[in-house]
Amino acid sequence: MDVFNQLGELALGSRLKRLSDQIMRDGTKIYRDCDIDFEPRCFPVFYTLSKKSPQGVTQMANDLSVSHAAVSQVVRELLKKGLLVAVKDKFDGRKKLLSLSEKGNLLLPKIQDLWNDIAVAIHQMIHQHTTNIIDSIREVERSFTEKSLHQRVAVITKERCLEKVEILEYQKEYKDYFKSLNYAWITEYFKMEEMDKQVLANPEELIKQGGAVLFARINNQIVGTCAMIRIDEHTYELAKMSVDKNYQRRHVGEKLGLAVIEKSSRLGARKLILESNKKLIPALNLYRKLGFIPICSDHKKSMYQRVNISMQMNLVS
Amino acid sequence: MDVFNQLGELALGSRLKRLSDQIMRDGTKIYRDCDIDFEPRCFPVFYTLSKKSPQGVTQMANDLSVSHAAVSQVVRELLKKGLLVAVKDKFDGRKKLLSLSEKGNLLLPKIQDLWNDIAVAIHQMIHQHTTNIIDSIREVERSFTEKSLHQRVAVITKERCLEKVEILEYQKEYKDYFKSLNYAWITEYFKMEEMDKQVLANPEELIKQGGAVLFARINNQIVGTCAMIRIDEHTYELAKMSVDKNYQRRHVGEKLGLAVIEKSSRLGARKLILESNKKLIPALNLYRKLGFIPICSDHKKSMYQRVNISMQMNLVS
DNA sequence: ATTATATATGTAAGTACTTACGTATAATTA
DNA sequence: TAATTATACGTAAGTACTTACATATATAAT
Repeated sequence: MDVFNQLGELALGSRLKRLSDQIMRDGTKIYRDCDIDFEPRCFPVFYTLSKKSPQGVTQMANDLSVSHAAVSQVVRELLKKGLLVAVKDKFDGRKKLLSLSEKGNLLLPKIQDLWNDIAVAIHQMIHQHTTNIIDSIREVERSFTEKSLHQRVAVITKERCLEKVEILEYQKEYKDYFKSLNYAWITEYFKMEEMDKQVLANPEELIKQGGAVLFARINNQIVGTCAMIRIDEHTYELAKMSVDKNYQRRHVGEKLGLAVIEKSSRLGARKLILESNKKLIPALNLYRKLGFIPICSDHKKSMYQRVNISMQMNLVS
Repeated sequence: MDVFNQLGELALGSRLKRLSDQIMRDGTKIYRDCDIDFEPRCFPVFYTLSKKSPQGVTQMANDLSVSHAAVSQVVRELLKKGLLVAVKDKFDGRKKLLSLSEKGNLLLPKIQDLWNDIAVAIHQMIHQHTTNIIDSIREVERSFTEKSLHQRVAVITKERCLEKVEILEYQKEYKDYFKSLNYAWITEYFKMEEMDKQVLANPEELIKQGGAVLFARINNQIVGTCAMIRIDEHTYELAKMSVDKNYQRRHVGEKLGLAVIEKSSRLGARKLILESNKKLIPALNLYRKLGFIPICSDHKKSMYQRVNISMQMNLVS
């Protein structure tokens, strides 16, 4: 079982490292298989020089976005192997101009064929997938260039310390949020059903029947909502809970859930029920955290097609 | 300028390493910012134990898909910091059962909040993108589990040594390949135009007018095609070149191009021209490699909307 | 012209993995 | 039961980066 698959986004760094380590190790084997005395880590420098030479250490380091020290070490290795030659720049005595040596140029066609094989292997693999990892990496790189992860986290930590999630009762101005927030997740994972349209269009109806519609507000912005439906005197249903994508994982759903628990107990509820779908892992985790436990139930009786799990919790107040 | 962006798939390993290194470095800063004495590399182990304990070294190493040595070293570090406690397994004296210490449990809520912030930051970033890097990584990981990169490359290298690209003249049985191969790239990058439909439906017409339609075959499979259109006695146009995605980067296009050059010179051509689009970088590189050079031309006169570059080469036979 | 600052490169030490090997314990086999 | 094999864990050495500092040369400032 792979912990990282549960962790999802949080383990991005460790996961990238694990994958790149693996590829690098395979690279070593690939060169050895072909009896080419070459290490994967030398690839960026050697390739760069095969395309354009001479070049200096710093120049390559910039192009490759690694430290000059890394390039310097690789260059030392390649010089030792005799694959490069170095001459001092006539016009700038600090610079060391590097190019492929005769031996390096001799190696080139053989190694290029192999690079091509590797590219083909990766190409074939990638194009079997529905998503393109190169594009993904490019996007992540660009995002990190715009604003580092460090800065991004700093902003969020600060926000977390400042922000208060406020839970608010239904008001006419919030009506559209109830619709749009729910519309988002329903259409993402399922499709809108007749019942959805009815409920989302008439939140007041739920309240009239003794239920409630709550909203979560952060920094004066509505970021989540949740309905509490009255089933009978002692039973309420939690439904239509949804949180804005950009505010997920910030315990907004938890606060909405707790508010429903609190409010329903106050109204005399002994039991809280809900219906959901097993696909919605984070939601189910939240329900479990709140105290709900799965129960057997005939899901054909549900008003919604997507329902394939029912949960309940007993309120002992 | 970033060399890796040109390199594309070949530099996957180096690129993943660069990105993961960057994230790890940011991780260090993030913990330091919050005055938490914790290193990113300890995260997988500490997290695993916070979810389920006690656990042994080997067990965690398997779950995390890293070597037991790596886990052992992290555990030593965490024991030194007093965040873990170790007890010998009663039933198996070889095992060392690890759990969070009191100090570790005390750190947990604070560090979990931070982990949450990190998850939020990455979540927000990822959901701005059109592609999801987590999904991409998962797919690549799965592919590599099925068959390592090393094995994949070995197969391709072997194929390369065995396979011969054969260039064949038009035959009726190949007609559909001419259509489908071209349809693939046109619809991927552009959209089908009236002229495309006409030409792809009637390859015989090109031949009748003194041109040719060639096909590339590898291991008895048609994997590429290319048309040679007669413009006048001394001028031919190279057009509708396309290669199956799974056979790209294997010099199939090059062989087709060389065949067109050879055939047209034999028919008395003095000039070969072509029209293309600047988006098609690999194609343009191929054309340049074959000897074509960009020329000025009025692209509004072209029969195709997508044309924004013209090239030609003089044949001196 | 002299001094201060910036840039190009090298090297040492640190980091976080790996592989390789050693030791202790458990499980299997003769 | 004794010997063999397998497993759990630790440690040393290797790898490929990094940061930090040192040195030499070029450019800018006084």
